Amino acid sequence: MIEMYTQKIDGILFAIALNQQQIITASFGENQQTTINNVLGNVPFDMPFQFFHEPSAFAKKTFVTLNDIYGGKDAKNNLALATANLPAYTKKVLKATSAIPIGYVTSYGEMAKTVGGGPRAIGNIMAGNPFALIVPCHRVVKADFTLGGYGGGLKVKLELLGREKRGFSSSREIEVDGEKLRILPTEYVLRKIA
DNA sequence: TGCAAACCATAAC
DNA sequence: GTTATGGTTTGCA
Repeated sequence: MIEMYTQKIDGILFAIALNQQQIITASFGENQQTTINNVLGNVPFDMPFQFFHEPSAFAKKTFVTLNDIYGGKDAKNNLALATANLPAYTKKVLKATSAIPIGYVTSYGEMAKTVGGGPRAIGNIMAGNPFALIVPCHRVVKADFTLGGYGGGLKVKLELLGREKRGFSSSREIEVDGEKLRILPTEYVLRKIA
């Protein structure tokens, strides 16, 4: 049985689907319509599910983390994600995305260089990210530091990045699965937009 | 700047 | 199997 929960915090609605141990999908938005739809769309078609009003402990913890990330806090989350039935390449991309620390961004192209494949394939996977906020797909932008797209709307993507700036001034490299990924200060994006 | 072509894993037929 | 689809990138005028 899949458990679904919603919670409204500061005017924004978070929705999640959980099994006992893992997060199946998470979404957020300003209205029920899109938020709930997103969650439903990512729940396996043949699985029974039920909405719950009172959040379980796991659900509470998840909501707190979501709200922290949304608020630009460096929420160290070790939430268990249900990635098992996702395609291998998708898993790889989501994992690399999760490795981007707060205060930095990278581009679709850089990600492609790191995990293989092409920039557009990366974009496709970001667009379908089942774990909104938890996998920080908002930290992936275009090579010229314009925003690219965002499921939750470009305005939100920009707001998130605005809260995440940490004053870093130069690019650096991190390692994911033994491959190098080039990351750049969030400021580069903010400056470009301004 | 702006446009066209190359790019590449997925999902949908 | 094949085709269509992008949250892209690059090159060239």
